[in-house]
Amino acid sequence: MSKRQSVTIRDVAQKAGVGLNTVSLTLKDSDLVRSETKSKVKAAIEELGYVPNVSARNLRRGTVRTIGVMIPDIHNFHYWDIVAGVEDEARHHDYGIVLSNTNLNPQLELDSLRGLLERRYDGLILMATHTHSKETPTEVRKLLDQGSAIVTIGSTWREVDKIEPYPLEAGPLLMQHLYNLGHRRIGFVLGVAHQDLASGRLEAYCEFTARHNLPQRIEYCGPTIPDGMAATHRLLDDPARPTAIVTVNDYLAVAAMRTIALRGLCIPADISLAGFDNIPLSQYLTPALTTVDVGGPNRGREAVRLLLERLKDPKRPTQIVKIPASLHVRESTGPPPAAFDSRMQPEVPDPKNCNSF
Amino acid sequence: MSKRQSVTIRDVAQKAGVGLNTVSLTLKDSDLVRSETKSKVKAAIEELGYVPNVSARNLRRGTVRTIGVMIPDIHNFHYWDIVAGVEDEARHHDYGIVLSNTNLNPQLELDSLRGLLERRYDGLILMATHTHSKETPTEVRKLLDQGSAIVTIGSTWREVDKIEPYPLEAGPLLMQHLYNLGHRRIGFVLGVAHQDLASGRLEAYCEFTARHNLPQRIEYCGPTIPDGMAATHRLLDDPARPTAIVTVNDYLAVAAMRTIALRGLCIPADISLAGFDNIPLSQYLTPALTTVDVGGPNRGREAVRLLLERLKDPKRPTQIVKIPASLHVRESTGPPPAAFDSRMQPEVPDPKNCNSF
DNA sequence: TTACAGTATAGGAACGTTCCTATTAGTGAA
DNA sequence: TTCACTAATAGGAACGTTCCTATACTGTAA
Repeated sequence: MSKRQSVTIRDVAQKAGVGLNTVSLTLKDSDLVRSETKSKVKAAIEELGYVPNVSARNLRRGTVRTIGVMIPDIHNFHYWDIVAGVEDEARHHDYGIVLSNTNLNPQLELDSLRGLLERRYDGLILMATHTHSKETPTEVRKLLDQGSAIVTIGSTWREVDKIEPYPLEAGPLLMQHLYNLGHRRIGFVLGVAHQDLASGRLEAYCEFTARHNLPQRIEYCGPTIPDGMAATHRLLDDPARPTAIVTVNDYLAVAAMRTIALRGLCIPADISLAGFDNIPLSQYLTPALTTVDVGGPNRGREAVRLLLERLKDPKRPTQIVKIPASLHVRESTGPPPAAFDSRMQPEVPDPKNCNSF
Repeated sequence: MSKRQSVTIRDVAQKAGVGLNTVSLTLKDSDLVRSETKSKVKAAIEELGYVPNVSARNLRRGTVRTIGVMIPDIHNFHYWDIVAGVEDEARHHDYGIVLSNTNLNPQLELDSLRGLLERRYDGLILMATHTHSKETPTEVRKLLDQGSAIVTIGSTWREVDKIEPYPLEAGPLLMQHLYNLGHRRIGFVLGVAHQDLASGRLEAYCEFTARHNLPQRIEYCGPTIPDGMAATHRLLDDPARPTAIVTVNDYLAVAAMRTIALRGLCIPADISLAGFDNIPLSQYLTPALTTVDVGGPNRGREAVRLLLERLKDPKRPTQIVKIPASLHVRESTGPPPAAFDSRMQPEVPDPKNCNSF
């Protein structure tokens, strides 16, 4: 394909014997043009194989009909779930999406933000960043003040359009479920790239354990499966081994599940396991995972809606859209081992009874 | 953010007291400009907070430095693996990527192709389409003849740049592995949106079974987990139940694994299971999945390289890059049950012996 | 002094649209 | 016939770059 476009709107106009404007109006099916003229133009378009150049259009319009999506970790299934929602909703509004995987690298995040200034996309949906606090980071603040459209999913920033699970207490719901089953020693695997990232889920855990006077057992780790496995191993090594483990997301629950199996323990007979996100995979694991649904694709869809409204009216007050969260009890949680005694736990349980290899 | 850009290259030129060209040259760090002048310009850029407008640049340059990526199924982990590779390699060459999830919808695929003509992206990487045959579809053919840059991953089309696993016989390798373990009744779950889609893998199965005079047992199904589960159920219902199941990809192996567990069977004691792709998840499943690695992220990376070379030289002959495939034997495959007799198999095995719930 | 390279910079055309401002043709009323 | 008014279309400016060409400047040689 040559650098220069072979057939432009001028060629069409000439061929159809009309002005530029008439072609432009025909393209957007305006009723300022007589339908007779329109079909003449359309015939010319067809015959010449004319296709509008988006760069030119974008430049002139001052808008690119594209949404940037910043993903912190391309390996975590939950983010794809969100992206799927974004993609779907964006398409319905005739917007494209540009993906930006940052791996929580601050430089890549700044590059992403820059895309907004470069008019690479009209708005940006960002999921989580390396900077995490109640205060909106200055770079983002500056953009917002300039009128940029930014929607965040699961941030705690102030004065930003955002998507939030509702109730935030879906976390406590999960804790309550474990508590009702009889669990009193509940470990938490907090595997995120930045410690404050999952603060809501952590807070739910802390708040619940404090209120019910349960021991707190938090293992911090990175966001990868090996990280999660190491953290789980540490939890299982504890003399007062937890009877239930909660992971900060379903992705790491996979790590926990694998680790527990490698140790020859059974879920939920020996230990219960639960996560957050309800990624599509979780129901197909064996055992199927008990988890908290936070509305994956819906978060993406709502983020797009929020963004488009913001683009329409840059002056509107910031909005928070709450997505209902719900507990899905499946096979991975059950009552703690009846006669469990931390001082008497079998060091090497017989794998034959449980895992099949 | 207003429709008009607040500060343009003109403002910078004025502020720095230089011409437009000088600013433009400074931006690309050309050595045609005295370094003294450069720093003057850079100061002006800094002070005014100037950011170049990509649409204008794209229009003028006739190139958008963006690669379109067409994903057939956003839920299949393997494609994300590829996307991760594409994303990474593209970034290194300062290219962005635009994602297009088609769900194998023909209309959406055509839209994707159209993006090429609209100059939305300079080139397109496509993974699989609803049209699948040895012949390149006419729409694609037309684009290629016009000089469009298109790279395919895993297609069988002629005269297209493409990424291919090598040896194609990685499929036979897997079959050989099962055969060596003693399996003689090997079922195949072919869950793809279009029947011809995984023709290579299917052929490997057919060829091997024919050569060794083994019964062929293929279950066709759709590409989703429930589809895969249904297909697996059908295989397991067979009076002459296979002693090993191969799924067309690891994604559906998850479905098979779940189904086998639900039937109370053990992997690999009762039945062996293997897949293709070596998605990152597969090693963390329990049991860890035996699979054929086809170089996930590498396929993406190589596709980008191929695309960039094509863009540099539209006239070069079409290339095929072969990515080495390799068998990864893990826990999900083992010898068939020793005393297995299809007429005597237990209808309802005791789940206690195997799966933990 | 003039001519001549060679370098550094300036200025304007072009990219292909969209949008604004005419202009034309057609109609009806004065 | 003139004027006002509307409907339909034409034409050109503008969007913000990049790239090409022209010019100004410097130093050297005749």
